[in-house]
Amino acid sequence: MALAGHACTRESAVATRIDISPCNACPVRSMSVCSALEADELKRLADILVSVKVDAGHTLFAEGDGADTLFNVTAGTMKLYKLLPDGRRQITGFLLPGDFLGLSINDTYAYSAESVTPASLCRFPRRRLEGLLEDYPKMQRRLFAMASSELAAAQDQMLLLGRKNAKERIASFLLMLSERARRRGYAENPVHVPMSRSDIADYLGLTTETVSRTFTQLKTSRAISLLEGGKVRLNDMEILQELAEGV
Amino acid sequence: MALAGHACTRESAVATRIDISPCNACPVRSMSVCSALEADELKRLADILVSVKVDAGHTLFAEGDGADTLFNVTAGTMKLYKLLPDGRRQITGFLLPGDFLGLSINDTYAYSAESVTPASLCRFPRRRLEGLLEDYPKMQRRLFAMASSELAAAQDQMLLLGRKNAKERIASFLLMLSERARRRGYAENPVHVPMSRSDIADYLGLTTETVSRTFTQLKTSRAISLLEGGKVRLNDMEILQELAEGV
DNA sequence: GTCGCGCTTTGATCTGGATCAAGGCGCGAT
DNA sequence: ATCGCGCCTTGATCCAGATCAAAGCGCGAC
Repeated sequence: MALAGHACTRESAVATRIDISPCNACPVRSMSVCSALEADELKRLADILVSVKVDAGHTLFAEGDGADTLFNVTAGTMKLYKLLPDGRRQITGFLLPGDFLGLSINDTYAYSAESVTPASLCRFPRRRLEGLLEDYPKMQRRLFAMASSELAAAQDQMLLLGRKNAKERIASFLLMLSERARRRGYAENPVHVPMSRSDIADYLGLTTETVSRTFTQLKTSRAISLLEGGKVRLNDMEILQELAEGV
Repeated sequence: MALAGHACTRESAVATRIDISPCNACPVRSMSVCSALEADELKRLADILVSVKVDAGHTLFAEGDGADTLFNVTAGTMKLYKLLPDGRRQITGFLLPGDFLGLSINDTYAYSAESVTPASLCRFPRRRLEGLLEDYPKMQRRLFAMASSELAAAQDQMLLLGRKNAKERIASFLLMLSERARRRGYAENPVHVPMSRSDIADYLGLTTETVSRTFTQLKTSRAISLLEGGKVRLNDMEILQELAEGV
């Protein structure tokens, strides 16, 4: 299952070795794995990393692939997902610049990773990164902290998937995107929503039709405005917040 | 919200300071945070830990409480859950001996923790544990590994909550319990299912009625047998596995 | 330009699981 | 023994969201 039909565009990725300067210039260093490092440590990190650029819709790796690489998103949006044999899909997360992906318990990836928009990533060979982690406990702690906050997000998502209705899910989703944009210093309103209705549906456990109808409902009730270019203006944060919290 | 009506039985917990010998005798040491430690390191750990015993239905802490403690389950079953203001509940996990709880990103717990059965736990003051983690990177790595595998489990659960139907959820749940029992060296068939229908429902995003009906269906189709004492015999692993994987 | 294709929206209908309702059953308290 | 209370099961009905169907509407290829 895991490999079938997914690796098709893998080779199209542009991969170039880079020196330390891009690391220093990296716009997301402060929110990445490397945020914990000093200049000399950064140099050693730059030694092992490779920068990767991918088009929209590129499969970076598939569930079941050998997990020999860890990535850090530096630009664009990625999605992680799991599939059932009959094609049902659950997107387990959207990744923005600063987020990492590629952790695994055994030595295969537990999910597939695909770009939503054109994206750039830093690519760390797992082996060599592990050596680095041994030497730089700060970085180890940083990675641990990032995993912990992912775990907290996963628990929020379980609450959403298990107990919230469609309107509450959409409201939660929009507020989550807005909050994440804010914390990265991007425009938080209108929110940039680069993913398709179908991706949103598979993230929220709904169908595209229900996502579309719910957006329309929220628009009709003036809580949001749908702008062109995949932007959504949040007009009434209070109402959205109440919806999201399920009051 | 977070504190209301939850702390009622907190003080009934029996808490006694113990020396290192219980640590050496600890039946779950090999699968706990402390599995990475040598004898002398273990001694220092024993110095800061406190053993806690609780009755069934005891609230260990509530969402929003100050997160100054980390726990390791040594006996019994715990549940973690999140609530919506109107009372809807999502159980985000059941913990068995060896599992830990109490991680937090900011300094408050992101979920409530309650015992399902009478339970015992090791209690680590966060501050002092952090010091230990600095000195023993092995333990840090161990904790990281445990968090990673929790993250993987959370992603499986998102797939379940977002995309599986009732029968598939119940089958997945039973197999998960069986597998976890196996990995701990307990009886894996029949499986011990100590939690109520209502707990199962809130874990699987269903209602008690649907859980009950689905158990009955599986029983009628001979895939399982419901035994007394909260035991379930898995008669046809093949069918259950196919159901769980959504073939 | 305009053709074609994929994405989105909207409408009509269906259905799995929720909700509402009523016993049954086990067990601890009296 | 039996009362009462919390589960659990089963039945009847309902409904939010899925499914089926059919237009719009960009937008890139030619």
